[in-house]
Amino acid sequence: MVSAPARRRGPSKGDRKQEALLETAERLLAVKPLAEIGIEELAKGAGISRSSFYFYFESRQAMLLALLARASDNLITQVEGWLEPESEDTRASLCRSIELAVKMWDEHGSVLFAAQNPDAPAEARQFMADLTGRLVAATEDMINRKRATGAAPPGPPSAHSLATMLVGMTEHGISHNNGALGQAELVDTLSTIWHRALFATD
Amino acid sequence: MVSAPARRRGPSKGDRKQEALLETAERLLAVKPLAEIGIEELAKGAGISRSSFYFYFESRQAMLLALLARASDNLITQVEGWLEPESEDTRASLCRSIELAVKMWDEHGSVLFAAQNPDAPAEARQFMADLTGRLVAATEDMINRKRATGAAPPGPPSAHSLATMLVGMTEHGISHNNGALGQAELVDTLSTIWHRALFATD
DNA sequence: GACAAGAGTCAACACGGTGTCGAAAAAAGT
DNA sequence: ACTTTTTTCGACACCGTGTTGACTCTTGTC
Repeated sequence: MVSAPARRRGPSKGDRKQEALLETAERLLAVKPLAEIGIEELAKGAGISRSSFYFYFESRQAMLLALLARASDNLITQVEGWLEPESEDTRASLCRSIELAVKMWDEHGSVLFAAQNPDAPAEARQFMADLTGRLVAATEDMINRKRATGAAPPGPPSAHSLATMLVGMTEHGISHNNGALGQAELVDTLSTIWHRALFATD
Repeated sequence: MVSAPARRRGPSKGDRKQEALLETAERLLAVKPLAEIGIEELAKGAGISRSSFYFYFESRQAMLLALLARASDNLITQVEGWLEPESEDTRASLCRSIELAVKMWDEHGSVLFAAQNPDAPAEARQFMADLTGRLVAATEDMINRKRATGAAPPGPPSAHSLATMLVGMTEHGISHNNGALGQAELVDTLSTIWHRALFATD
């Protein structure tokens, strides 16, 4: 009776069903690749019929894009913090950044993994390329600053190629480490390699 | 007419058709992922009907396994040369090994790339895991030898985690470098990172 | 050079998953 | 209450896969 009428800003039924589909998808992606997930399965997980799925998404691929869009804000915010505060001790700063990358993967790994699958739609792969590109660009800037102050030796290798390989190693190391290495060892190994690659003179 | 009769070891017609299928597959894999290659397409490429394909292979996945088996000998031979001759100058030796990896990729890249796709059959992924495992093991041994002689500083990071990350970086760097970096720069960057990661003291 | 045996071929079929359509039910405004 | 818009779903068309069984072509043998 006291039901607050006020703003009817409740998400409509459709919004909730769409969200249920996305959550089901994310749950299933943690277990098997996108190509092995049937529309039926998705629909059942959200309590609707198979053909109703198409009311919400054009295809399985389109749903992946929606999943990426949903994660995007969070992801981009975190990427902005990547390597920024360089005032502090260098080694600890590297650890923090790599831990941030691990965290990003913990939160969105299954979606990101699906998006980098070779037969994901081009837009999804572009999204991943952009994300990686931001990381590389930030790393490149950091290297150039360190080199300018003499803290890091000059190239070759160029800041760009160094950044590309280190970011690639980090993404690969994190996403393909299936419990083989403990998280602490993983972070430690990666940050050691980063540190040596950036600051060691041969 | 001097056609040496001797051994009638000519590959039977079927053998030739099977080979034609494998070659068609390899050619197509260079262009698009396995999942996007239809049986029809493969069959047409070998000049047979779609249903004849199944005389040769149980499925597209089974054909991928045959493709791997075909590359396997060559691949394993090359892996055995990986990091072996450690007598010479360290830096040049690293370059040689990485160039070898680039060469392996040039020769078999499209098949290896398909085999590491998440929805490739488990056996294909196992093959890739084995191959990577061999590379990691060889690297690990090399690190341990260098550490034993004092040429490289002791861990942490452990030889194993270091080897895992470096090999991973190399595979990733090579397989995802789509002409972005020239081959010389790629090899140079990778070998610099290897060298610093292995021999630099922090 | 005829003839079996087996190697290779393919049209026709069954099946399973995708995506579309239009009619009907449910929800939301007025 | 009744109109509009949102949501649902059964029925259908379509496409690619994999199977079957009858056929033809090779290949070796006497």
